[in-house]
Amino acid sequence: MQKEVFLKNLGERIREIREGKGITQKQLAHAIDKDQQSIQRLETGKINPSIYYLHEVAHGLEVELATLIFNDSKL
Amino acid sequence: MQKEVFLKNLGERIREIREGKGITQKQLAHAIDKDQQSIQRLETGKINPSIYYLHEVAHGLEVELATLIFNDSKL
DNA sequence: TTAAAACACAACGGATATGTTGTATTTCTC
DNA sequence: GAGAAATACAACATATCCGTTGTGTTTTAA
Repeated sequence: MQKEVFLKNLGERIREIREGKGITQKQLAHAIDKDQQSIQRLETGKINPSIYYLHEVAHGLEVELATLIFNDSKL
Repeated sequence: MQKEVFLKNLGERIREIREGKGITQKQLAHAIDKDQQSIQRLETGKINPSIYYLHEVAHGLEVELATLIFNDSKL
């Protein structure tokens, strides 16, 4: 399933960015008024998040939204 | 209200790209196995689309996904 | 090794995205 | 202006997101 792979890759990328910032799922969640479980589902690719949700996550990570989206091949 | 502005800008950007390609909402929709009304809701900012939906739209427009959200990420 | 912290999993409920059908309005072409 | 094409609007059904609670599992730190 192309979709599952896409979402898993997206989640892994977000996790890498978060870990690069040295913050926990809980810290990221609270920074954008969400909770740990919500971030966990995102990072494990269990959901197909809305663009605005990702916009909020990008804000919490202090990166551009496009940064979350770029393919690894482009970095 | 920030959300509504974000989604409206995203929709307008997608519409500009589609019109730049010289195709109709119906043509774009059919190219990605959706229908015209779905694209219409997207372009008018009436919905908060999922990232995978936008991925499909990007494919239909033959552009990178990041292209669709690049401007909005700079708001 | 034990306790705490971090992360994962499941389920439930309200909200909403999306596919779909039908139709109205606007825009284009003649 | 008439007819066609393109776009917009509404409503319904189904699926799923997301917030939330509860709890299980893994990792870290002492």
